Order: sequence, then structure tokens, then C-alpha cells
Amino acid sequence: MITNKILFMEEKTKYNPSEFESRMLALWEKEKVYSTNPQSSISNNKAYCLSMFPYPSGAGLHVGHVRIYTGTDVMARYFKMSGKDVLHPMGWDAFGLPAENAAIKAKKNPIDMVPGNIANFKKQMNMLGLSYDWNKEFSTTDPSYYKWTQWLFIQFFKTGLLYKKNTPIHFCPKCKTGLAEEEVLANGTHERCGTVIEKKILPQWIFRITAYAEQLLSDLKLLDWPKGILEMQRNWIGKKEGVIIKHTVKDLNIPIETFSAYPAWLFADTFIVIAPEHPLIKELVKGTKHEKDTNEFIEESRKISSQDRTADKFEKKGVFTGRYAQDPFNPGREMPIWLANFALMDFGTGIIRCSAHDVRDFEFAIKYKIQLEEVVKRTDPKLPINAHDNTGILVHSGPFTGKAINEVLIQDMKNWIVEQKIGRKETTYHLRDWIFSRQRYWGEPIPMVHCDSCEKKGNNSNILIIHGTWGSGEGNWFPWLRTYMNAAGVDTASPTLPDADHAKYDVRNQFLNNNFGEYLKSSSIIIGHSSGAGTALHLASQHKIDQLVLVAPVLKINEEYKKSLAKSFDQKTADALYDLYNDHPIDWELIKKNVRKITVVYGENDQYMPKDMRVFAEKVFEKENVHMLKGKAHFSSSSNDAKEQFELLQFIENKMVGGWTMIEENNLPLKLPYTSSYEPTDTGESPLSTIEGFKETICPVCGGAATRETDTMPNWAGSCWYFIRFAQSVIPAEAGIQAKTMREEWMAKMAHVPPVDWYLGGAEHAVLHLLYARFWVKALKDASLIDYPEPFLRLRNVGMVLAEDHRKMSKSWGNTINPDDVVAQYGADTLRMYEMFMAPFNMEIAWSTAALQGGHRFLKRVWALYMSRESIVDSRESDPELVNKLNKTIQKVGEDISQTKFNTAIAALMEFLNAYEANPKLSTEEAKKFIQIIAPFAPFMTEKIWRDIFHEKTSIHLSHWPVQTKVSVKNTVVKLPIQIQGKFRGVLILPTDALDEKQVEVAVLKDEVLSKYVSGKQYKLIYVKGKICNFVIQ
RNA sequence: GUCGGGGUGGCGAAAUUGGUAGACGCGCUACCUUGAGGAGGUAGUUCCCGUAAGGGAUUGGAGGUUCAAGUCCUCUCCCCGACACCA
Repeated sequence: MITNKILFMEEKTKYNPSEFESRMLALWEKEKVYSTNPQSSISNNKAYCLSMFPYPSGAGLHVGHVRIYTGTDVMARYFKMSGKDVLHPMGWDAFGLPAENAAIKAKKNPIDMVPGNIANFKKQMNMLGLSYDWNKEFSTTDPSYYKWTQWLFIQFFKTGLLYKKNTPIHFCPKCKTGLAEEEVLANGTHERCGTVIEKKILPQWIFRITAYAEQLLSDLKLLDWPKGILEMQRNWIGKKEGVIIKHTVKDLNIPIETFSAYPAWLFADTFIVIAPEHPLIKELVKGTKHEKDTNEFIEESRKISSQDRTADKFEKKGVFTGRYAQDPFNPGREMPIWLANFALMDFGTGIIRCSAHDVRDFEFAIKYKIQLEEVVKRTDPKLPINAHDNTGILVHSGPFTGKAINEVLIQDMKNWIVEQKIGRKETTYHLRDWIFSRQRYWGEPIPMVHCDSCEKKGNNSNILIIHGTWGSGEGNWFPWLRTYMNAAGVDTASPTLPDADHAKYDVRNQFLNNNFGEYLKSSSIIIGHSSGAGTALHLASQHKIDQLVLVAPVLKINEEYKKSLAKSFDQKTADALYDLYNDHPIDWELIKKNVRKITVVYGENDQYMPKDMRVFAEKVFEKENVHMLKGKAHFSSSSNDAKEQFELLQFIENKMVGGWTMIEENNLPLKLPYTSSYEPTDTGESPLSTIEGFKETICPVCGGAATRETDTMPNWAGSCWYFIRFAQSVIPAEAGIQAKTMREEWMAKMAHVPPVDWYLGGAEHAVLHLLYARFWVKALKDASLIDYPEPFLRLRNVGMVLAEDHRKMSKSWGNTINPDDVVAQYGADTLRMYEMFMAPFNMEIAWSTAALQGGHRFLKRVWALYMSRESIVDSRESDPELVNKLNKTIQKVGEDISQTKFNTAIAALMEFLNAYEANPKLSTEEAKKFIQIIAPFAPFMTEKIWRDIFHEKTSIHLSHWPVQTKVSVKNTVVKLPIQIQGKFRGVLILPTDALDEKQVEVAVLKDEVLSKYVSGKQYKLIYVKGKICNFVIQ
């Protein structure tokens, strides 16, 4: 009998995770413990915790994945127990080169390979006890997901943010695809495969991320991100403020411009160099004796790869063009123009003014014996003073001679340059536009069609802007919009109307029809601003056009409004406008027939518009086409609205640019065709071009034969907005309201979900995914598709997990650790505990199987303690000191988790366990609390104890984070550290009511050890009451 | 070269505001226990001198501020990461 009982106890006492972990998983699934509250994503008490989602490789989870996912899981569990509405989803970033290359190797279609990999990842994630709500799961390769990625592509196309153009790109000869700037490493190799990149000119979809350079830079201040990542983004955007200097080439009268970020040194420049790729060179040397040398030099430079350029031994070389330019800073000085291989075509203007003060220029001048001048005294004539130091007293510097170089002086010089008309101020960025085409199979097909006949017929969209009263075609945001649209390949015009202040209907109408009658066609967009709307409306009644966009429009003028117009302008102007609207009435019905889409935009702070104008707009047009923009006024310089009106872009719908148009919305998704031959081609075209029946299609505009785009999107596309899809609310759409259009569906499900609160992942995405996603969010915000400026409010980086030998884990080294093996041997809780404990979350760590035992031991000790019933459940009395310590531990663990300081949280748990074991006196209620605060780290074991020992019916993971019990611990004594001469000499134990300086002094003098340092000596006391006391011997 | 992050025992690391440096864990040492296991317990463990009591040194190095510095300031060395002929 006795033996049996002992056996039973042993069985019960032994910590055997494999015996219960899988049962806990089943229990959680049955009880739907991790299902998300549908309100979570829109609750103002939400905590959106997200790990960077993985690309599901065939290799399965790495222990590095485990570290990120456990960290996020611990936070999600803690926030949930703290009463927050937690969103903690997981999905798959399965498009892209790695998956495709693996599939090619395995001779399978990636479509067939991905599901197996996902299943394996998912199995492993479940095994680890990660609290994902799998109802939120999706893969970027699901047509139901990439349908939206394609739809977003179309939205960006329509507004000119994405356009197709022949452009020199980085091309990976191994992967046979074009790449983005961010995918090329400093040594000129592809970040995925290490192959040296080539330059090629190919037609590419270009995403205008540079339009957002300034916002991407300035909004960094909104983010709680690691300093290093912020700095890397800042550097990558690379804003530089400087000046452009204008020159004229002697004898040729060709203007050339140079950029300088250091204006203080401009008076020293004596020669000019041009990048060998510069197109101007041919003109400079044409027909001269320098032509041959120059061509040879250009040819030679072309052969040097970017890899060689960055090498240490890169030799500065150049060749003289035989030409000179006048130096605007030193009248009479002629600057020889050279080609130089250190000049970069893609920085500044590709042309540089050079001086004795720049290291490279100096070296070059010495080599080719070019004359130098200096504007600050050099101590050693053989060495340059680096211009980037910006220090010294100027000489030979015109009006600035004798002045010290500082910020103020530099500003003065810039202003002087502008005043003298020598040049202008200029801001440049390192950021380049994002090449968005990949000549590969495994990506989202680009939902675009090219129609040759449309292109020839001139069916491209163009834009005519009509300005308002007392305005001009060069006012407000018109030049900005024109530059922006022209860059995307859209023709624009913004004529200044004759006598616009007082012009009546006839004058306006005649002028526009004479000059722009032929410009307007069925694919045209007319934009009318303010009272220009009247003219625009009349035009639209005379021409069939695609779109009419009315910005802050005047739509009618009654007597009262006429009076106010006369007051703010003059009577003649008011009369002219009255004529435009009333003497020549607007035919609303005809306009509606002539125009495919009419859009009206007002700013909510527009003080020039009578209140009923918008009401009227909603009456004559469809209500859904009348928009009110928050924080905007009259969209004019007079109301101080910014000139760059990105928000207006959303209302402009270019239908066709360069013969390209989008496929119709109800044909989305454009599915990736299934094929057996998807290897990259050698033609620079995507493999989709070889698939029969894919490329040929019908033009949505003219109905004739057309061809599809066959390139695909880069693997970063899907991850630019996946967090929005995860957070998608299910409320209106799935409650029975059927959205008519994709925009309606988006607005209902995705427009109102908030950004990610906690984003955890590796630092390797600093300028790739993290920059791209920020860019999309800004573009989406300007398109009114979401309403926040940044996707990831807090970012925390995870440190890499190295192998035990401190090298990277790699199959070829044979030093990998498989999480499956660790879980099989020690249980998932041990693996989680160890990875959270061994180092601060963001630090690199080397795996240590020995240290893993530490976490295991902790769990075993907790287990053993709670399994010995008499010490836990049967004890009624709590020791106040221990409860006090427990309170502090509850507090610390919570605080540490919310600061991603998991290692110290666990240290605190261990510290408490030490105290608890030494003196196991806690009531049942208090004993439960300790288990609860371990729960985020070790979800399996704590659930088991919660149910078996405490007989709880609902999951510990749904329980509330414990509150601290008030205990009165009478601290009757205080340990007071004593220093003598600043050196620690011992601790005095003093009653709490005897802590006055005098009492401390007496106690020290009485103390056998301490007294010998001070007795009989002159000393001064520095006493921080109750904290420390220092005796300073005089 | 520029920018960012670091440097604390044999190892991974702690340290609110400047206030007992080394919490917690690993490892190690001695002893105990056992079902002989990758087990458990107790005590010890920054280094040097000392049987001990005790003393001295100590947060990469040098200086400084302070009653008091891992923490603040100046200079300097080393490691890691990112960017780089950027005018």
C-alpha cells in the first residue's frame, strides 16, 4: 500500500512537459482561448502586437524565429491579462526570390511548395504555444489577399505615384531580374544571392517614393524606434541642403550647373569635373581634338564595375575636355572642365566645382597639375584642408573676406548667391525612386494592360487646370501638380486666362476653346479651382471628357455672395463672375452626360466659401462624389495651404498613361497562371511573357487587342500593408452589408483599423521593409484609405541567435539547433524561458545548451513546489514579508515585459522563487498570483497547475493580471550603508525611529569596526536620510 | 572615412535619480542524498594577500568634476553594425 502511494506521488510530482503540453494545446483550441475580440482592432484600449511575419522556408523554424515570436507572445499574453484588447496575428510572406529559388532547386512550382512549408511552420508555432488567433491567418500569395495588393497598385497608378518608364536599373544576372536601390549592397552585390550587379536599361514600373522623402524624414520623430534604425533611415533618405551654381561654357554658350553642400568654399574653386556618364560631354568635345581621348576615357570608365569603384585602391583619373567655364565667384577666372571618374552621375548634377580644400579634388589637381587657390590658410601646402570641416577665416572671398566660417555666414553666402543670381538654393536626397518591376514568376502579377492603338490614337489622360479669380496658371499648387504629373508621363496645362481678374464668360470661353479645344479629348481631366470651376463647368458642357475635378469650387453666385465678392475683390470682378454663373447658366445635366466622373473637394476650413456651397454641390452632383478634407482651407496660397497638395491626388484618376491602363476592378485578382516552366528568361522579360494566353488580352479602353504587363511586383509589396489586413475589422461588411466596389469594401473593413503598437523583428529590414511600409502608409493616408501617418508606432529589434560556437547557424557548419528537438527533450516552456532569459532581447546571443538547463530547472522547481500540496493549498497564512516581495515582483514583471526587458522579468521571478522555497508560506490566493505572473513565459505548465492544483475552470491566460495585496510589513529596522572617505565600510542596522544624523553618528562611534576609522578625528557628515551616510575626515 | 551601438567576474548578464558594483542564471569547489540521471539538496564562488579576523584592488585605458562615479565631463584604445570618392 505504502509503495503504491509513493509511486503515485512520484508520478504526479515529476515535471514531464511532453505528457501535458499537447493536451493543453487541444484544450486551448477547444475553449477558443486565443480568439480575438472582434472589437480589438478598433478599440481604444487595444494592443496590437506583431512579429515581422516570416517567409515560410522549407527549413522550418529557426531558434531565432522562436526568440522574436516568443517575445511578442509574452507581450500579447501580458497585455491580454492586463485587460487590453489584444490583436496578435500571424501569416506568411510567401512571395519572392527565396521561395522561388528553393522551388526551382526542388523542380516544383512554388504554388505547390508553399502550402507544405506553411503547414510545417504553423505546426511548429503551435507547438511553442504562441497565442495567435489563426482566424486572422493569410498568405501574401493568396489570391484573396493579392487582389488587394493589385487594387492598391491601381490606386497608385491612377494618381501618378506609379508609372512605367525606360530606366537604367540594377540587374542581377543570376536571378535575372531588376532590383531596387535598397536591394543592392555597398559592395555592388545582390543582398539575396551575392552576385555582382550589372546596369541595364529596361522599361520598369517606378514607384515615386522620393515624392515622400521629406515626410518620411520628418515623421521619424513620431516613432518610438531604436535610435540606430532611425539613424539608418535618416542617412538613407540623405537630405542635403546646398546651392546650385550656374555656369556657362566658353565659346559654346552651353549652361552647366553644379551642386555644392558647402558654400563657404566656393570662392576657392578653380576647376570643374564632369561624371563620365554625363550626356553633355559629347557636345563639349564634338569636333575637337579632345573627342578621341574623351571617348576612350568614357569607355574605360564604363567597364569599371561599382565594386571596383568602392575598392580602396580606386585611382582617380581624368581627361581634359579642352573647354573652360566662367567662374561667377571670381570674375575673369576661367575654370578648365575635366572628366573625372570620381564624379558620380547620380549625385547632385553630375558636375562638380573643385578646390584645393577637398581631399579628392586636391589629389586630382596635383596629379594633373591644375592650378589651385585657397580661401583659408593651410599650415601644410602639401595637404588640403577638408572642406567638410567648415572652419577657418576666409581670404580671397569677395565680400566675405575676413569672416569666420559659421552657420550664419553660410546662410549669408547662400542668400548672396541668390541675390547675385549666381545660383539658387537646392535640397537633394540620397533616396531614389523604387524600381517596382521584377522579371520573375513568383510575385503578384501587375494588373496593367498596354494598348498600342490607344497609345497611337492619343488616348492618354491629360490634365487641364483652370485657375480662379486673381490667380494665375503659375499659382498655388498648379506648378507642383504639373511637375508631378509630367514626371509620371501625363501631359498637363495650366494657362493663365486673359484679363482673369475681370474676364467675362465670352472671353474665357473663347480663349480656352481656341487654345485648348484640341487638347481636350475623351480621356482628359479638367481641374477647376475656386471660381475657375465656373469656366471648367462650361468647358465640360462643350466637350466629352473623362473627369472633372472641382477644387474648392464656386458653383453658384447669388446677390448676397456677389456683394461679398465685390467687397473682397472689386465690383468689376464680381460682375464678371456673376456673368459667368448667372448670365450664362450652367447646364448641369449636360455636364453629367459629358463627363464620366465628377469630383468635388472642399476644405473644412475654407473661409471663402459660403456655407451652403457644399450643400448645393451635393444636390447637383452625387453626394458620394463631394468630399470635405480635414484641416484644409481654400487650397490657395492666400489661405496658407501648403503648395504640395498630395491629398488632391486621390481625386485624380489617370485612366491611361503611355498606353498603359489598369484592368477592371471586377477582373481582380489577376491570378498568377500555373505553369511548369517558370524559370527566369535571358531576354530581360518575365517568364509570364512566355505563358500562352496570359499576355494577350483586350484593351479595357478601346476593346481592341492589347498586351498584359508580364513583370511581377517585388517581394516587398505584400508586406507593405499586411498589418492592415490582419487588423481588418469584420463589423459592417460581414454583418450583411454587401460592398458594391472594392473601395467601399476597403472603407468598411480596413480604413478604420489603427496602426501596430508593438512591432518586433530583426534590424536587417531597416531600409527595406520598414521604409517601404512607411511610404505606403503615407500614400494610403493621402488617398484617404487610412487615417494615420505611421504603420509601426513602437519597434523593437531582436538580437541574432548564434550557434554554440559563436558562428552563424548553418547546415554546412553542422551547428544548427532545431526547436523541435529542444521541445521534445525539455518542453516548449523551457525553450521559451531560456530564450527570454539569456540576454537582453535586442542583443546577439550564442546558444548554450548548458544555460538552457537553468530555465528547465526553474520550471521543475516551481512544479515541485506546487505539487507538494501541503506547502501551497493547505497553508492558510501568508508571511507578510513574502507577500511584500510578491507584490514587488508582480509590479516588476509587468513593467519589464512592457519594456521588452524579459530577462530581468525572469530574474525577478527566480528571485521570488528562491525566497518562496526558503519560506513556503503563501495563502492559496497569493500562491495563485505567482503562477499567473509566470504564465506569459511558460503558458503550458502554468495552465496545468492552474487547472489541476487550483481547480480553475477557465484558462489562466484569460485571468486578470494579479493586483497587489495590501500588507502591513512593519519595517522596524533599516540597513544603513556607511562610507568613510567615500569608501564603503559597513552597514548599520538602525531602528526606523532613530535615523537622525546625530543618532547615526552615535551608532557609528559605538560600532566596533566602524568607530576605529573615525574616533578621535575631525570629520564632516554627508547624510542622505535613511539611504547613506558618508564620514569625510578633515 | 562618416554615423550608430557596445566594452562590467571563468561565461550570459544586473544596477531607478550619481548613493553597499556583480542581482538572476550558467559553470566551478566542497559536503550530503539518490532511484546512477543531462538528477536533487546545503554551503561557497570578482580578483590579490591572509588559516582567519581583516586588508588592498576592481566596471577597456588616462585625466577631471563630486562627500560619493559603471553612471556626468575631456582625451584615448578596442569590438560590433550600417553607410561610403555624396561634391
